[in-house]
Amino acid sequence: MEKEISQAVIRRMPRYYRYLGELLDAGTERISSNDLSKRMHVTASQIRQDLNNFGGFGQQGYGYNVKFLYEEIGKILGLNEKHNVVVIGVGHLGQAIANYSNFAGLGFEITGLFDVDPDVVGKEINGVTVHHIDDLEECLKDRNVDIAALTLPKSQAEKTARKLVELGVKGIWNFALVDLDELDDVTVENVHLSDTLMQLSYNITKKK
Amino acid sequence: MEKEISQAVIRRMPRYYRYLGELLDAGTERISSNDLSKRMHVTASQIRQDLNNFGGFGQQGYGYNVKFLYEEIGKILGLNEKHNVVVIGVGHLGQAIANYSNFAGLGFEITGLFDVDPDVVGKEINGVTVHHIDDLEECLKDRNVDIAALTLPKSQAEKTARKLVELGVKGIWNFALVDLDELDDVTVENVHLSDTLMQLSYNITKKK
DNA sequence: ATGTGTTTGTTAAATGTTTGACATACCCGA
DNA sequence: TCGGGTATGTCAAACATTTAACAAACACAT
Repeated sequence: MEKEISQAVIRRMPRYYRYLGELLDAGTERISSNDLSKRMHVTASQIRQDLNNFGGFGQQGYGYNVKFLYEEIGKILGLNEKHNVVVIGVGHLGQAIANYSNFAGLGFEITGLFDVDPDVVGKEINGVTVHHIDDLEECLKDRNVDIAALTLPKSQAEKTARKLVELGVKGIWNFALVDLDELDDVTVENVHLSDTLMQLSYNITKKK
Repeated sequence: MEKEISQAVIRRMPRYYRYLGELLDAGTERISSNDLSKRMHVTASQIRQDLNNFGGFGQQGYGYNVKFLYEEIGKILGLNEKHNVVVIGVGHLGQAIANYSNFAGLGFEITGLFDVDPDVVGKEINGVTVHHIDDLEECLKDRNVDIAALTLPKSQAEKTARKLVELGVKGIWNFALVDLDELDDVTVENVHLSDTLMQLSYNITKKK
């Protein structure tokens, strides 16, 4: 078995991907770890070390080919394959996610919206109809949905997450204020917005 | 000068705060680092180490008083003071933030909404009227706004952020897809949702 | 009041991450 | 084709974080 790559590295990959995308758009053909380090405000050493976890993408005396590296990082992040995403809980945040067009460009397609609120069920958001959560099983059948965004009250998060796992969902993008790390057979990415706001609050307060 | 506390520790504090809040609601009076570690799935050693960065909140042979510890962590995170927050960019995500009632309970009050879109300006969201961004200076005057949530296209993020800093904003909660780390005189907390989605994608893909 | 058991605060070891250094490989101009 | 310059990949050192271990302090039952 290959050696595990640390999450510290993985957290940085999307950022590399973003900067390389911008370089690509600007028509830049090659970039050295040194130049990239200046743009990104990280050390060149870290960039080389990070990339080398996945293979030798560069060339001595030349640097990295922007297009090639961009695509390779895309593959590493699984962006070469399309991901079908369902959003569970169509409140304001759920709607924001359903409407966020950037995701489509990264290969994430919103293929289903679910809620319990009769005022919301039946509505169409960004071209996708909101279904009742009781229809989850039927709607997901043979649809190859691998990611679910959970934007619902915490009281219902775990129960719903379990059901999603049963239905074959591989990843949960969890916005509910509970930690779902103890679930088996699924990868959870917790996004606790209020936590980041509190971090900001701490860092402001500290400076005073 | 006191020794700097690492961001690794700070990132965990909101989670402690959340668990303690739940214990408090459940009427629990005291908790040991050992019991808490089992609930939170972290080591007891880490809990004690983390808390001791800020002072000795516990007592040997007893553990920690839940209410006291909850309040102390609140103070550490700056939640004892009220924070006025403005949201710049009232798209779907901006509206989601404006409507998210949890923040109020933590001492964050949305006191202003701003956008450039004439279809949005003048609308009222969750009791707050949307103003045109040109009125920013006038609206912020003497209002003691210390946090701005930036939910606007990346092209305008940096320019707007600079203006906000000029107007006295101390913290930027940045949802725009640019890194604003190079700004002076302000604390930035970048929240790149698509980055977390890509991390999730990586972790799913890896397991296959 | 005393002694046993509990649990902290703290030190030191273990582990993980980041940075610096440099040999090696390759580009590119002449 | 050759040689100086450039930039990678990698190794080891420096630094940071996490875990384990334990003495000191206190609670609580008797």
